[in-house]
Amino acid sequence: MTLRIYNTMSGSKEEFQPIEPGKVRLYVCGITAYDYCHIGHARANVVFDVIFRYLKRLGNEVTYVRNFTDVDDKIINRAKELKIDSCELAKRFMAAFSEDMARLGCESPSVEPKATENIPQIVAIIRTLIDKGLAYEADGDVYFSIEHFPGYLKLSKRNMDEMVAGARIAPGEQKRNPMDFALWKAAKPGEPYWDSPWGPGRPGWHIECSAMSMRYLGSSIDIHGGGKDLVFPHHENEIAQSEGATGQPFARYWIHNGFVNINQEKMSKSLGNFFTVREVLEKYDPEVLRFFILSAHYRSPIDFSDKNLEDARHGLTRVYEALQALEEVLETQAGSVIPETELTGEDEMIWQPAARLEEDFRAAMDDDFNTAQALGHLFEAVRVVNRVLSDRRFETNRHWLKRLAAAREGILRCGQVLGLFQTKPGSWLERLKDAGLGESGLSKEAIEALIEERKAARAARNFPRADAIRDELAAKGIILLDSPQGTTWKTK
RNA sequence: GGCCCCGUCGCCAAGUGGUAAGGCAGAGGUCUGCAAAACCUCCAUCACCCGUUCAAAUCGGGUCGGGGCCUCCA
Repeated sequence: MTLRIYNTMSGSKEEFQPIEPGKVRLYVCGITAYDYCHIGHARANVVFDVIFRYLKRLGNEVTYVRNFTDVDDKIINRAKELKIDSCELAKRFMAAFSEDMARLGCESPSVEPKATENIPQIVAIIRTLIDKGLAYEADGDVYFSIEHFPGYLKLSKRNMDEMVAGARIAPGEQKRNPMDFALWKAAKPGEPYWDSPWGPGRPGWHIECSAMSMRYLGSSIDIHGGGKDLVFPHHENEIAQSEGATGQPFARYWIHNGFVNINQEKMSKSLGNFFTVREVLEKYDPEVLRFFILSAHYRSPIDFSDKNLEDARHGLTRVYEALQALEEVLETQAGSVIPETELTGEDEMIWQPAARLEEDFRAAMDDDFNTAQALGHLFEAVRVVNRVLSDRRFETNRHWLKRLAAAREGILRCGQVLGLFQTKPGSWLERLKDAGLGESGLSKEAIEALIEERKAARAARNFPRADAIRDELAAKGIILLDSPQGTTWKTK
């Protein structure tokens, strides 16, 4: 089995072969730090977090670089509005981003470089480009000359004539060709600047990624990723700059994730219909959001809505409840003395989906990181586990306990790649309960008191009263669960 | 206008030539004083049309519908 990845450059799935076997160089475009990140950022970063984890699971040594853009027009403008230092502003939102990503269960990349800490590297590349005749200086600005780079538009597959016809030169720009783009921007009064051979200024929009990718990963890397919207012009320009400067292929595989829609419409800053990760996490458990993101293939659009998030919560709960039941049985049965016999052929058939889980999971992930299908396999395994758990056949044949323990391991191992199911089931379920409690307007104490009252009513066989209590709580979203050990509750 | 993507059960979502995974919701059953959970059973022929093929949701052509990029954006 080999990993196949959809490469935007070729427009098809290709077998993944890193430049150096066993090592993967991965670069993903990070955020511009001028605002809290939204669920589109959440999706992109969760998707690449899973890719990072899976590549490691496959035995690769992965260097994952994700940059921060900490100097840029948007940052400068926002800082001006807020009357604070642009550097401070960037720092604040970089910290917020890291917090959000941690809550979403994303691992830290190997390196998280900042544009402002790579100015010498940026200047060096620009200088090379000028020397090679691929860039020119004009009034303190430096522009990349696209007509001298033959491969331009090979990633986005656009038509140059059409593009040129539609392009405009903004006031104050000194471009020779409307499609040329800035590598270096001269500083206006009051703007942050760095000294350069062309005078004080700051890097253009795309050059930082070329510089940081080359600095940390070398001139050719394996995977370069980002959102679909970065294909043009950002990634196209990165290719032009990088390959123009080094003469080497910049990246072998280009991976782009799809958008998050709100009510079937693209979520975007300009439309103003975006939710920040923070807002969403006030209402939903971070793992629910993560599960929701992974329930679709990374290239498909996903539609964000309360209904979809609630469905995701129910699905995730199903897994955690199975995991908890599994844990309980495994603990209580650990010391019991029961016979152990081989499973029959029929038993093996029943057990199949669980036995094959890791193999199926891998096949799904190998197929362009198909997390939706991988989750399907996980649920198949969960059903088998529940089945074995409910008919209690493990009480007569110890062999089943071993199988259950193995299934638990398998589910957790797969979950680890997805960054799911890693919380202790009991505490996750408890957390969910606490969150649901907020909506009911009830306190734990009030619920416990009603449970006590109902217990007494039941003991007196006053079932009408007992049922009235059940109904009353149910109306507020609290569900009572009777068991031989007593009554517990959970939220709907 | 150019380039690109999508249309699969009530909702979400896999499947991209060999006869439709999974989740949520729903119906019936087992369990329960009643419930819940869980389990069992049931629940789609893949927008439409025309082709290619022994065989198509999957390939080609067309129609209708939806969306994206081309300007900052994950």
